Amino acid sequence: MNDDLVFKALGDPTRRKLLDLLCENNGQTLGQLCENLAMTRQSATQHLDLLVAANLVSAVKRGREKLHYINPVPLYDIYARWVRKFETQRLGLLHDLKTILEGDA
Amino acid sequence: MNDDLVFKALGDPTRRKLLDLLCENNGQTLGQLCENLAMTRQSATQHLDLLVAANLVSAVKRGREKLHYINPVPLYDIYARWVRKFETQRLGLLHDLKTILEGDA
DNA sequence: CATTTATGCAGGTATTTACCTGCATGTCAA
DNA sequence: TTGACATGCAGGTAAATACCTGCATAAATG
Repeated sequence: MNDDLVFKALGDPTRRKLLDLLCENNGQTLGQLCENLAMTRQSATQHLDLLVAANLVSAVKRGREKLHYINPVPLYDIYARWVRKFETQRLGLLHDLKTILEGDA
Repeated sequence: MNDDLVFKALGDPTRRKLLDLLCENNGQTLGQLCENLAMTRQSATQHLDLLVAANLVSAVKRGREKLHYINPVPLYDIYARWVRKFETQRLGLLHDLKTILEGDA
């Protein structure tokens, strides 16, 4: 997994919306996804390409259509390798913050 | 919390490195953080400003120094409101993927 | 007070990004 | 085969981004 591709992909509201749309209804075509976005099909394609590059979405051709499926694994990896790292120190970090903000340091 | 600010902040490797540095040693000054970055102090400041705007870091002035502290809460929120959403559907989504990639659909 | 040190602020530039238009390709169905 | 439909591909532009240099300010130190 490429951390940077995943974070970059998640760093845009349109792409997060695409993931939301696929979460509601997995396996949608490009056309279906575009109906819920205020942009051209070509722009949406570029966003989807980034999601595919980050391995957050897999695309499969079926006839003249292209179906899109979420891959939840990179999201879990982000959590496991990144969020949890801070999570384990959460109480300590929060204590630091509270202390310094109260001017006790 | 502003989802977009947090995701945007995390979408840059320099800013993730800043969080890592603070995770190793919380409460560092701007100067200390810069020693571990291959860029000018001014550039690092801009990155830190984004982290502060996203509420991922809190900065406190102490004399002529400025101390930086991690705030782990937005990261946890990202997990709670976003990663977990897909997590609950993970097995189903993975099944979709496997099925379609095997050409059974 | 003068000097050093830590940071703030005001710009300027090159790259990346997010969008677009226009045209080409491939598939289905009459 | 022909027309309609779904997508691919090749650019072009405006805005955002990530850097930088140069100078200003404020605090500690002699």
